[in-house]
Amino acid sequence: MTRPRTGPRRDPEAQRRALAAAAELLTELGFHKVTMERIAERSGVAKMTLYRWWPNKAAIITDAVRDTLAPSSTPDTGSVTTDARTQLDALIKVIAPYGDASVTAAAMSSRGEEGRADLAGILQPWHDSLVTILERAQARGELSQDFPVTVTAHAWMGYVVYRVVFLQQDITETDLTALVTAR
Amino acid sequence: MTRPRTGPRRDPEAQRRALAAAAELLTELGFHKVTMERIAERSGVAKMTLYRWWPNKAAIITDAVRDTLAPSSTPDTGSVTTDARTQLDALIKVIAPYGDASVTAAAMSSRGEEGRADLAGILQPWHDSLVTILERAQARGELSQDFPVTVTAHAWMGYVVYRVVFLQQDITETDLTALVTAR
DNA sequence: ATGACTTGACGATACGTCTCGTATCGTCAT
DNA sequence: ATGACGATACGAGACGTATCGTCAAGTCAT
Repeated sequence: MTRPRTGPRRDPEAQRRALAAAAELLTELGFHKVTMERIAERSGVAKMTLYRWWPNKAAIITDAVRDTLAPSSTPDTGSVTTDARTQLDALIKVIAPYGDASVTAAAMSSRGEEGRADLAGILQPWHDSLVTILERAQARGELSQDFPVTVTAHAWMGYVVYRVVFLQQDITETDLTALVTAR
Repeated sequence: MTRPRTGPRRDPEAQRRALAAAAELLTELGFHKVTMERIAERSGVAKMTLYRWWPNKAAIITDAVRDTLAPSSTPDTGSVTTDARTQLDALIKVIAPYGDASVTAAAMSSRGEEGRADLAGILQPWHDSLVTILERAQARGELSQDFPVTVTAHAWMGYVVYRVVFLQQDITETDLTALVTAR
């Protein structure tokens, strides 16, 4: 009955190609013009196979952008304004090409649908990174103990997301400096 | 050849019913489950007639929420923290039921798509209102002349939009107070 | 004034298209 | 022999278009 395990295994190379194709198409076309058929065509992976690995379109898109959207590290120069500006600058550069995808992924989450948690999850590391920067500044006395760390981190995240993703505006260095200086 | 103008006029009552139905369905179902057919059914206006008045779904949704989402006035108590908190509180209450619709509308506006719902346009009056509050404070000397008005207004807007629409979180009074106080 | 006429907005309905997601089947490497 | 893969057909839902008959609102002739 239970023969050990024979037959072919799933092909990780196909998965890699599918994710690469999804990420490419995403920056080229934007979320809503990326279709499962186009991903299949570009990657050479059959559409059916895509659905064998990911339950729906939101899932494969999320997987495709997760790596690219993760912060690489948290700067620690000893100056909160420098660190914050550096990190926010990195965030802007990273999400700008995917702004459309991010907001659309969020959109797919409407009313208890799954997918929203994905966006929050993807941006969470950036929020955490900003919190770390602020808490280090608190620890070394650069900020007071009752400084509103979480609110400030949310405001910074919100500023970037609002302008880049919602308003689709560029953010100048001057703006960014004013943002992290105005405390 | 050119007879002045005869025949029936467009029915503003039908338009009113269509917009009301769209707004209702939006809060009940969220953007992506509102269909033109459902709006037609609920309002008693034929789908074809909807397309005679609005070019696409985004347009009718935008029209439907524009009024509800507009700020009624700009508070002016003489205290920038009070005014800002009041106004941001009003913004939160207004967009919370439409959070889903807003983010979806934003999604539709990306990549020069035609089905573009003008989210930026709808939120602009709120931004302007915050700018007014800050400039009044500057005028009466409560804020310095080089205070970054626009950046602050964007950060406040971003904070609300990010938490309410993206993360779908509630915002406490404490958070709001910390936001407008931390300057 | 009155009654026939013309215009065009509306409702109903059938389509065409696109895309998601499912079902089925033969092939072929392990 | 197993089962992952590619190819293909298919069903469902939604957007947006096309077409047609109806009917009310004005217009014009008498």
